Parts: sequence; C-alpha cells; structure tokens
Amino acid sequence: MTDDPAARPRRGSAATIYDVAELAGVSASTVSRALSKPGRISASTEQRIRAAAEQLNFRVNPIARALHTGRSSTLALVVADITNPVIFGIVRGAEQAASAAGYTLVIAESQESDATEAEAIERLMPSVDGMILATSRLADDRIVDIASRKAAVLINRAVDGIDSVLLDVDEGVQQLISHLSDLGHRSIAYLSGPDRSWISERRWDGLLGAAEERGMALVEIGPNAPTILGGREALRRVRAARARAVVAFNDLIAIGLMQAAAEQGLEVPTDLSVAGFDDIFGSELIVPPLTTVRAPLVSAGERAVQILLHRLGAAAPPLDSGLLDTRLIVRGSTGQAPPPS
Amino acid sequence: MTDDPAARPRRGSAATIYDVAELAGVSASTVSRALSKPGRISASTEQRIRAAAEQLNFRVNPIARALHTGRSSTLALVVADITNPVIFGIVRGAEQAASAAGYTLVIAESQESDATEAEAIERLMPSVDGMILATSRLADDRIVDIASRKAAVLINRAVDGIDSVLLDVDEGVQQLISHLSDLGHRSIAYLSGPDRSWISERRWDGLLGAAEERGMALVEIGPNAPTILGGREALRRVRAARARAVVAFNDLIAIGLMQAAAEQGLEVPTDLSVAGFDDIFGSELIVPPLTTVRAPLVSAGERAVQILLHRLGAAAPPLDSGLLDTRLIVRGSTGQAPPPS
DNA sequence: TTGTAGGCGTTATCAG
DNA sequence: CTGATAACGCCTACAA
Repeated sequence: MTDDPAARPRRGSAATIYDVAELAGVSASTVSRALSKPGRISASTEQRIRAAAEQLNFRVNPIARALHTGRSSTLALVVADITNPVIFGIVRGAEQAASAAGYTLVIAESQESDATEAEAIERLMPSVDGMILATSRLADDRIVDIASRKAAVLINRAVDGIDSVLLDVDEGVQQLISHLSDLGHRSIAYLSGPDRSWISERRWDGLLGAAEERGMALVEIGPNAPTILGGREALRRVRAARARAVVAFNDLIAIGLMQAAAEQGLEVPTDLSVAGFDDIFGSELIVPPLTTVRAPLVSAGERAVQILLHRLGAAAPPLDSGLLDTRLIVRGSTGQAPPPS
Repeated sequence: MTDDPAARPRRGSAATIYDVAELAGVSASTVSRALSKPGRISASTEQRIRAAAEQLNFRVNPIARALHTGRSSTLALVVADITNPVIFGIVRGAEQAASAAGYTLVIAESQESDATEAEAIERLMPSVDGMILATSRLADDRIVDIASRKAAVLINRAVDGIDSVLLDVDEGVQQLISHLSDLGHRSIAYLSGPDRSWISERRWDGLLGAAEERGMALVEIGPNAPTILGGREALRRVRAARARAVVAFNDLIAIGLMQAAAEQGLEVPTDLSVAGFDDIFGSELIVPPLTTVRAPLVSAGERAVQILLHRLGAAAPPLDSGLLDTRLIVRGSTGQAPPPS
C-alpha cells in the first residue's frame, strides 16, 4: 500500500545500503557484507547487490564506516611551512603512497609555531588513523604523548621509541666536507637553521665530526630563518666572519645568501663557496647552480606512509628499513679556496 | 553501589560527551549544547561542563558530528600534479583560508589523468563539504554533474553555471605583447600547454587578440607537457620556426626552453626572447631571470575557499568578487628583437 | 547464507 | 534551562 521508493534514494542525498538492500530484495547487512567481504555470500545475491549498487550509484559513506570501525582511512601530514620546497617532495611521496593504498591525506600547516602545531594535531587527532610529523617544532615529551594516542611517524627527527624516517646525513656531509677540503678550504661557516631545529643540530653534529677528522675549522652562524630571506640576512655576518666557504642549513638559505652576495659584488664561487642541503626545485636553476646534499624527499614521504600503514595493519612493512641515503650533488657554487692572503 | 568510573573515560579511548556529562552531573545533551552553542545554557552548569571537559581532555569527535549533521568541515582540493609549482601557491592560500575557518583541507592528485581524477573525486565526495578543482582534466558535463551533487568551485576554468575563480589573463597578456612590441618584435611563437587545457586556450585567445591589434604575427607550437622537460623538447621546433620571441604556456616550459637553448649556445635574450606565465618559485632564480605574467595564485586558493565557505553558509562572500588581476613582471629574459636579416 | 538488533558519538526534536 | 529519545549510515555479533 505504500508507494515504492526502491528505485531511487530519498530526496537527492546519496544512496545508502538500505536503498541498495531494498532494490536488491535483501537486508542491509547482506549488502554490507557483499560489499566489504566478497565471497562470503552466495554468488547470485552478490551479483544482484552489485547490480543494484551500480544502478543507484552507491558509495559507502566513509564517515559512517569510520564512526563504527574507528578507522577513517585518513592520514594527517603536519608540516611547518607549505611554501618550503622541501615539503613538496614529502607531500608528493606521501600523497602517492596514501592514495595507492586507498587512504586520504590531509595536510596541516603549523606555520612554524608550536602552539599552532599542537592545535592542528588536536583537531585532527580524532579523525585520522595516523599522523606524519614532518618538521615538528614540538618538544619530545609532547611527541611521545601524541604517539601514545595515535599511530605516528616522524620525518627527519628522532625521539626515543617513536617510529621515524631518518636520513643518513653523515654520508652526504662526509662527501661535502671532503669535497670542500679537496678544493683547499680549511675553514667553514655553518649557517644554522631555526633555533631548536632537530635536523639543524644533526647537520651541525655531522659537520663537526667531519671537520674535526680533517682538522678543518668550523664556526656556526645562526640561528637563521630557513628561508631565502633568512639567507640574505645572514650575509652580513658571513662577511664579518671572513668566511670563504659556507654550508647552509638548507638550499633556501643558501640561495638567499647567494642572491645577497651577488648584489654586493661578491663572486660565487670565486670569493665565496656556498653549499646547501635538500636539493630543492630551483637549486639547479640558479647561477651558479647550487652544490647541495640531496635528500630523497619523495622516498621519505612514501616511507613514512608505509610505516604508518604497516602499524595500522594495512600493509606490509617497508621493504628497506634502513636510513635513507643522502649524497652530495656537486654543481657550480663551490670552488677552489682563494689563496691565503 | 556501582563503582565510579566518572573520573576517566573507559579503556583508553577518548572521552565522549557521556563521560563529561557524568562527571559534570548533567545529561549528554546538555553537554552537547554547552559546547556547541555557548550562552544558551545556564552559566553555572556551562562552567561545570567546561571544567569537566577540560579535566577529561575531551574533544568532540568530528566524525560522529559529521555523520549526524552531514557536514564534515572538510574541503577537498583536487590538482593534476602536486609537483607543479603553480599548485604550491594555490595549496598555500587554500590551506590557510580553510584552517582559519576551522576547516580541514584534503588534497588529491590526479596525475594528469581524468580517470584518476574522477576516481579521487568519487572517493572524496561523501566525506567533504565542498571541492576545489584546480586543474581539472574533466569534461564540462562531468564537472556539472559533480557540482550538482556537492558544492564545487573551479580555479582557472569556466563552466557554465559553476562557481569559479578566474584570472584576468587579458590584462597581463596585453602588457606582455605590448612589451614585446616595444622591444621591436613583430612575430611571436606560443608554446601551448597540454592538449585540451582550458587555460592554455584562454592564453592563446588572449595572445591572438593582442597580436592582431598590433599587427603582429603569431604561431602556435604544441601541445607541450607543462613541465621543464616539455620546454626542453620544444626547442627544436622553436628553432625550426626561426622564432625570436617565445611565449610559453607556463614558466616551467619557459625554463626548460631556456635551459636547452643555453646548452645549444643560444643567447637569451639576445638571440631569443622568452616569457612565461605564473611567476612560480624559481622564475627569478634562473639566469637571465624570467619575464612572466604573474598570477596571484595564493589569492586564487584563498578565494576558492571563501566562495565555498560562503556557499556552505559558513562565511561571508569574498569581499572582491571580480577577476583576479594578472600583470607582467619584466625581468631579463626578454630583450630587443634582433635586426631583420 | 542471511536477517535482526544493537551501537559507534553526536546533534536535534520534543517534552518537561 | 534541561533531559530523554531518535536518528545519521554502517558494521558485527548473534540468531535463524
């Protein structure tokens, strides 16, 4: 006696399993089973259900599923600054790995502020299955706390007991120092990154060790904002230090330094050798092209997702679980040390 | 007679409004009200509820809320290629505007494939409140279909009846053509973008109009992949065409062309003037720095989000609703036309 | 193999 | 102003 609404979902909104069930003449739970665990259901009904779902253009509602299962098939990637080209590679790698596994990636930017970062994390926490912290400004204990509540993986930072994707800085740093040494440099200035940046300190440590080995002098100039502007502003102190070879925390700083140097008539690499880290887009575009320690950023993003998926039981562990290699890319910004004056 | 579990939520998982309610000695619905619409509740109970929520470290579960309200406070941004620097600005603007409004941004990459794009959209559709299609490869009718099911806004593409953020190409193009004309160029080659790219055709149309006005010759060379490699591969045809002034679909193509030209001993801008579109990161880094038509990408991303939020009733309409201005940035890659031979 | 009956955490409706 | 109660769409014991 009621009219038959089976052929279409109610009022414009998306079809539900009930609509499909009605059309296929089965119960909603059967539909649910047919769609989520194929094979555990009679072939003929499964056939009918699939046809009905198709006809209704049905999609499971990930939100409803997530509410019940507690898993949203969503991963969060938290970064300090989206405009930093270092992030691009990580984002790309993570996005590809995530979507290949049927996961969605949400991106949050902390804008270099730990308060903003903490807030973004809290906000995202209930709706993601895991978090990737790519350039966290958070203190170790905050990170431990986060990881205790949700699967988490760090990129380029180590905290005891927390999964992380680490780069083998030493490898590239050794190559870099040896390269500069070969060019006759005996003294190096390191333009450090932001204060309390874990990765900046790792790079500094690596440089320190490598410089000591070769009896080279090393001074630190910083902290510097990890941006082109940060590099430009560092020139003054570089000149004051009479540095002839500068290693910057990242390529952005190196590029800024080179720009400012050029404006003041300083020749790179004749008067000043400059090297960076990361090998971002743009590093080989500038003149002279930048000598830099390349980091496999895309792989880092990929691996972070793989680790997370493995932790979530949604994938096999990453094939290769060691450190990611870094290596020196020699281009034109480093040259022979000027003769001692 | 039962033990009192009020002080902590059950077994490790996050606290719910019931936990808060129990601790505060009120009902769950009161908690819900107190937290979502402050003021509509007695000050004292609201006080107590807030304290209890605080103590339990309670966060509303966005998934549960979304299931009931049908709104997830999430926006999707669909792009063709994350590695394309044009996207960076859009992502940044969109992310900032979204998170400022308490919205989450999810990013999906279609990898230049319309099938992948359609799939990503279908997958995201049920769990977002709106979609931004930034570089869609989809046909008009598919887009219309999507927009009929979910709030949608296009960037850099117009489809009848669909909201979009458009750039005033003509403005920048006029300036560019007039600039080249002033330099004595009478003939221009346009390196077009991907086949069926809406924006490439708009740029072509603009160039055509401006060139006609000035009686300049214009030829199209393409289609080209919108990448550095695409630009490199175009050099051969540029030489064959004896072009002295080239306008590339985007900066990436322009940069690739300049690289290849330099390798073959062609001087820019002496032998060849090159200009691009977008003013991406890197355009002013290369040598000579690239003359380009700047697009306000960050603003485009911002405005797309604003439009969406307005459509969703979550914000006021964008203050300025006209076309976004583009304008010529003259740098070193364009120069005097060589004397007629 | 299939159906029934909760329940996931929240909000909205409707009484009180 | 506050408290029951019923959805939201899906999944999963438990029954049949």
